[in-house]
Amino acid sequence: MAKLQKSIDKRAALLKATLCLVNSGGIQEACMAKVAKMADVSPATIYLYFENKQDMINQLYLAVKEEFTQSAFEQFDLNQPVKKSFEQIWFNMFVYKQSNLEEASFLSQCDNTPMIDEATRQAGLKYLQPLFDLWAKGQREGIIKEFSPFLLYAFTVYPIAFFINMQKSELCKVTDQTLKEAFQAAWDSIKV
Amino acid sequence: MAKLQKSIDKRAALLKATLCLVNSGGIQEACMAKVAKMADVSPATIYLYFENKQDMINQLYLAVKEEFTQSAFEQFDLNQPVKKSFEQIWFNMFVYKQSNLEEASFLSQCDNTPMIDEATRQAGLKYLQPLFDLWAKGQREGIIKEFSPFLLYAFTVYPIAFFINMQKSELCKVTDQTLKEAFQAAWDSIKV
Amino acid sequence: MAKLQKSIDKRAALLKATLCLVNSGGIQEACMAKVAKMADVSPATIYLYFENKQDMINQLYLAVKEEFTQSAFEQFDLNQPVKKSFEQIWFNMFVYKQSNLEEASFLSQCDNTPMIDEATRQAGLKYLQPLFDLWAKGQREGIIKEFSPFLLYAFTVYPIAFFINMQKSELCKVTDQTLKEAFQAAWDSIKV
Amino acid sequence: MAKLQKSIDKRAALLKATLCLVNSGGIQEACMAKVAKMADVSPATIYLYFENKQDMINQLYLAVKEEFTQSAFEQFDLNQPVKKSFEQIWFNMFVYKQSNLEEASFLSQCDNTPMIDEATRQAGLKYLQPLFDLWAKGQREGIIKEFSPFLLYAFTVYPIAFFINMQKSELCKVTDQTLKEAFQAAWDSIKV
DNA sequence: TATGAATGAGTATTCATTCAT
DNA sequence: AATGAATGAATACTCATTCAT
Repeated sequence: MAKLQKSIDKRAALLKATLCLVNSGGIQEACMAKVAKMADVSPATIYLYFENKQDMINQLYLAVKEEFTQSAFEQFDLNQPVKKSFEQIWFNMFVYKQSNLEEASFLSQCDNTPMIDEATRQAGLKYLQPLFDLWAKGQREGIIKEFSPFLLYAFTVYPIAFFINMQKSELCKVTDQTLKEAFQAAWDSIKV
Repeated sequence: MAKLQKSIDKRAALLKATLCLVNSGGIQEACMAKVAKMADVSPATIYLYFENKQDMINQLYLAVKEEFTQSAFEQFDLNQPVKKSFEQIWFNMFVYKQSNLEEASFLSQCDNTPMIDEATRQAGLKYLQPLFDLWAKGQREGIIKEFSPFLLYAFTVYPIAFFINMQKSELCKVTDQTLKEAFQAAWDSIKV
Repeated sequence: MAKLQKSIDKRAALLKATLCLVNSGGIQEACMAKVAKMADVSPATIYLYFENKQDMINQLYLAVKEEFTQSAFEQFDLNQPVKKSFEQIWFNMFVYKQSNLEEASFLSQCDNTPMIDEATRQAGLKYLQPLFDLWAKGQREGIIKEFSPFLLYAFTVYPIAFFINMQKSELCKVTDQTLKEAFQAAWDSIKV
Repeated sequence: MAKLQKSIDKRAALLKATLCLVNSGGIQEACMAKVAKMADVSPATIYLYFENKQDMINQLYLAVKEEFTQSAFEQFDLNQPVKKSFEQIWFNMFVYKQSNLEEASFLSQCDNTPMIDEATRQAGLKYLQPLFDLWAKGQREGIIKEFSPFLLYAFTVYPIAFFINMQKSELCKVTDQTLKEAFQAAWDSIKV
């Protein structure tokens, strides 16, 4: 049991280290030696947990994506009104990214980079199914525009990443006010 | 004269090669040897045109950003109604990205990656000034929501990149219909 | 134990290879690839033992300097008469250089070249302390001229290098006779 | 005439630049591009004046050696007493090196480095003939020890370089007093 | 005579991965 | 399971030299 836990910890430490390094300098900054050192492990050990670097990145992507969506769909209840549900998810997403800047930044890189296998990318999309289902429900109720879910995603969730990046450059601070405004823009763009 | 032209051509060929390689495999795929070979030039020649790799990437970024915004603001006339102007710019942007997938993909990587110097990134922002001015005018006229221009950008322009990326994965085809829908979403998100 | 020994051997082989190459064609002949090949090791392996080329050269310098001075001060006994002691040290130095032409030639390069860090050079000087102490004693006894130890060094030890170099060009052979003469010149220059 | 002068000037500028660069960072610092830039000339132009880099270094060596010895034998009169003559030459040499630190440092590098062709090195030796003749005269007169001229050189002239180098490290200042002392050491080492 | 542009071969250094222990 | 040492191939960059003008 203790042994298993130690294994899990090491894997987690490796993923965390990779996240941190990719974040600070892109994928080329995350060389195996640095990842190993940061995780307090020998470089050779990495290969006990992952097939190779690409595999490690892929697994990291899925892990973060899963954590992100789990957080997004926390307390999600399909019986609530669509707007209410959407609002909750949207804010959950925002709060997650705001509180987990590293993870947010990493996801943003992955989504705009040939860093991740196409297959893995597709797998990541699946986590969003509940949101797509919600939109479908909203469309049936005539509340949400009859657009492709990708389009809806592009105008509601994707913009969140832009903010998070903006804050890094200190060009733009997110306050309660801007947060409300952002949600309003998101909702206006897809509501009927 | 012929010499100067040859120089300009070589520089352009190098930038094009870099664009292509970064696009296909991220910054690490664009190694100097490959860039040189693709531009049909010796690796040493690169350093006649650029200080180093980072400088080459930065210059490429600025060049593409400039071409993109020039295309976006073509025939831009501040005397037209705000919505009309915005529509024109938005469609110009979309068409540019749709017709220049390589450039679009590259810009998307740059905007979400520590690939570009912060200073260069800021310089790139300046090209958007006319759009920011237009929004300011729209706000004075009570047509556009009183949000930060970055927020407006996040919900109107930034989502375009998502589409372009989507198409690559063939999950989503852009038709005239979806294009209209996308613009509607963009406009709805920021109009009062 | 075997592992440690192997490590020590490799480091020694690298230093020896560097010595040999620097000697034959200056620092630029000692490129990492050649050093590696001569030490029968991969270029990457060098960096397990040394931080970089400069560090390798510095460490080589200190190692050789230490070996040289250890050989010089072998059986050194401060209780013997000053001249006797000096004679012993001087001959030890000569014999060392004569029997270790590679090392001698290398030290001579280092002492007249911006090849070595200033800090390392200073560190190398410390090894000569016993000789400086001996001279101080001789000065207190009124046997040695009251000159700066650097001056004494310049006229007694430094000239040895000139011979060694001369022999390489075959302009000058060192016999027992010339050896005696050389020591006489050295002693005459500093004795009261 | 003006053209010839311009040519001479360029050659001199190239030699001066090489001297300066070799001096500051060894032969590898003196790359053709830097030499050219420092001499305000195109890299290609260097090859109009010198066959290649080695040839340029060789010619520089001979030029400096010639200037040095010309300065050393200035006002040299074989009819003066041997000691007087030697003193004059020795001080001339010292003053030259003290006043031309760049040249001194360069010669010191050349004399202890495989930087210079063996043939060129031998050619450089010829410039010292008057000094060797003086010593021969002194030996005939029973004033100078019957040693090989190389040995005499090693203990009188060669040590000068050590001082000049010492001063650079600021470990040792040369005053009128030390200068006198140094000459005394030199003379004592070779006088009968 | 003089050059700026061009380059092939080379330089120090790094990296993902493997292997003996 | 875990590792430190080892490495071949690659990486960004440099350099002495050439050539068309």
